[in-house]
Amino acid sequence: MAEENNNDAFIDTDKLIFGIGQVQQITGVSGRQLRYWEEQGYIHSLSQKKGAAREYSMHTLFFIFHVSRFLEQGFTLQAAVDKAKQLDQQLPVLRQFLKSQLQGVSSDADKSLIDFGYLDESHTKRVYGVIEDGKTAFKIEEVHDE
DNA sequence: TTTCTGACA
DNA sequence: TGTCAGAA
Repeated sequence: MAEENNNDAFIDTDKLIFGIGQVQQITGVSGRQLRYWEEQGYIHSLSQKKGAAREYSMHTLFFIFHVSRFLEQGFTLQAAVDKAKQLDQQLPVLRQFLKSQLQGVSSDADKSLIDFGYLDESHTKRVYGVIEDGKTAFKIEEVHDE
């Protein structure tokens, strides 16, 4: 049996494991904080046995990173965790939408174009996301030929 | 050397 | 939360 991969056709990110030292370097969150957050039930390390070294999944690493970002923005730990959880719920939705809707991306020196495909079943208009001068916008173009 | 737990000028 | 101790 082929191994299942939640990220089809790419490396299985769930198998990327990080030690507490690595998490500290990557996220900037101290080991003291990580142990405290775990003690409070805000985060979980893989198989946390008695005095064994903690290991974190990449998903948890991202979660920790998001929490620290919200803390920096002035949120309390509890609020930061709640917002990080909200983000965790939103990301899969965004990923699913983009995966099915994204038709292609092109870019040149001054602008990037994201092709989101047809506006609707009539196939008369096409939707694009535009990035230019650091600003983003949508653009809808009439489609003449198929 | 790194991480763990517990404690607190 | 930082930091130090004593152990693994």
